[in-house]
Amino acid sequence: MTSKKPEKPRHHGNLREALIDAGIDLLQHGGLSALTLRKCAAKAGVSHAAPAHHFSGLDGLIGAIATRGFTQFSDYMLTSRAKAADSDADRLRAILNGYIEFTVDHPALFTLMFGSRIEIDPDQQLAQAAATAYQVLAETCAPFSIDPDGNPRELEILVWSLCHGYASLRLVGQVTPDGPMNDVGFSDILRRLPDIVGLSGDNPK
Amino acid sequence: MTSKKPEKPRHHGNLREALIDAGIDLLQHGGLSALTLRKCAAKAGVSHAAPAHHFSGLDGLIGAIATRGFTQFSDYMLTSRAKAADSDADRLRAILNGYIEFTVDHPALFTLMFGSRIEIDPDQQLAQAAATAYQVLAETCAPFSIDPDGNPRELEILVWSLCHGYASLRLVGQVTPDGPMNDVGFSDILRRLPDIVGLSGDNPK
DNA sequence: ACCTCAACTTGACAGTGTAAAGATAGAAGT
DNA sequence: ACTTCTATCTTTACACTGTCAAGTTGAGGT
Repeated sequence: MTSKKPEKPRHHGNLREALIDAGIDLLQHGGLSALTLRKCAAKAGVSHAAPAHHFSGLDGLIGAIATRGFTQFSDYMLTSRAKAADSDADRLRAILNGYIEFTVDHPALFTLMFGSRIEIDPDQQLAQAAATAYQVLAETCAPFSIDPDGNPRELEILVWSLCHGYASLRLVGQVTPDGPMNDVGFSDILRRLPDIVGLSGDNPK
Repeated sequence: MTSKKPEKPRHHGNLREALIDAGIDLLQHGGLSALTLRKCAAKAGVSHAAPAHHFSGLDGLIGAIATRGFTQFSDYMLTSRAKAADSDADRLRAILNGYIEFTVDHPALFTLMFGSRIEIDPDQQLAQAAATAYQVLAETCAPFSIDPDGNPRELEILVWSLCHGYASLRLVGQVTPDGPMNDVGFSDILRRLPDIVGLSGDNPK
C-alpha cells in the first residue's frame, strides 16, 4: 500500500553475507555435494557471476562458510560449558559434548570445515575463527596435566584427536547400520576421560 | 621387430583394474581434486564413457578406489605389527604407527576412503575391505580391557577415534605452519596409550 | 552535472558427469 | 565354419559447473 520497492536493484547491499547464508542453507538441506557457486547466487537472487566480486571463486566462498562454521562451533562448545556443573572435569565433558552435538546438528558444515578444500593459512578470518575454537578446547584442558613438566599442548591434542576422531568416524560410520560405531556412544568415550587426562587415582578434580 | 600389435583393440581386457590404478595415481600426484572420471579414462587409454560399463558413475569408481585403499591400509598395519616387538602393547603401538604412516604416504587416498562420497552399505567389497581393516584394530586391542565386564568395542572405538582423529587433524593442520598440531608428534600421543588402554599401574603387558 | 568505481549482468568457454545410440569384438551355440 | 548374442567399447549430445571477459548500472565524490 505504501510505495513499493521497484524491480530488484542492481546493488544487493549485503550480498556477501547472503551468499554465505545461502551456502550454509544448501549444505544443511542437501549435503556437501549440493553446495555450488551458481546455486548460492540463485538463492541470493543474483546472477552466477556476482559472487566473484566478493570471493576468490568457490574456494573463497568455502573459506567464508567455514569461518562462519567455526564461529557457530565455538558457540556450541561455550554454551555447553556454561551449563556445566562446577568442576573442571564437567566443563571438559561439556565442551566435548558440544563438539559432538555440533557435528550431529550440522554434519555437512562440519565436514566442509575440516575438508580438503580448506586452506587456513592465507585466510586471516578463517585462521582467527579456527584459533578461537581451538582456544576453547585449550583453556578447558588447562586445569589438567598429564605431566606437569611436559608440553600442555600434548593433552590438548590428545583430547582433540579423540573427540574429532569419534565425530568424524561417526559421520562416516552412520551409513553402516552394522558398523563398529553402532553401539558405542560418546558417553562411553567420555567415561574414559579421567584416565586420559590424568584424573584417575590420586588426582581427582 | 616381431609381429606388431595392431591398432588399439576395442577390448581393453582389464579396464576395471586399469581405471582404479589410474585413479589412485591421479590422487597420489594431484590430490583429491585431480580425480575425475574422464582423466581416469584417458590414463587408461579409453574414451570417457568406457568406465560406465564397469562402474556406476564416478561414485562407483570412488568406491572401488576406496576398497583398494582399505586393502593397502590393512597391509600397512599388518606389516607394521609383524615387525613389532613381542608384547601386546608394542603390537598395538605398531598398528597405530602403521595407520599414521599410511595417511602420510597416501593423504588423498585416505581422505577419499573416509570422505563424504563413500557409501559402505551397498558395496559389499568395500564393506568387506573396511571390516578387514577394522578387524586388524579389533584383534590387536583384544588383549586389553578397560572393564572386563564391559563392551570390548568401547576400547576399540576409543583407540580408533584417537588415532583417526590425530591423522585427520594432521592432514588438515598441515597447511597451518603455526597450527596447534605443529609440535605434537604421534609418539607423544602413543606415550599416553597405557593410561588409555588400562595398562598403567598394576596391569602391565 | 559529471566522473569514477564498485557491483553487478550477460555471454562464452572449458571441463565434467551422465545418457543414448551405434559399432565392434569375443564368446557361445549350431 | 558360420551365426547369433552380448559384452565392451566409441561417438555424440546435453546439462551443470567454475571461471573469465566485456559491458551495464548505480552509488558516491567532486
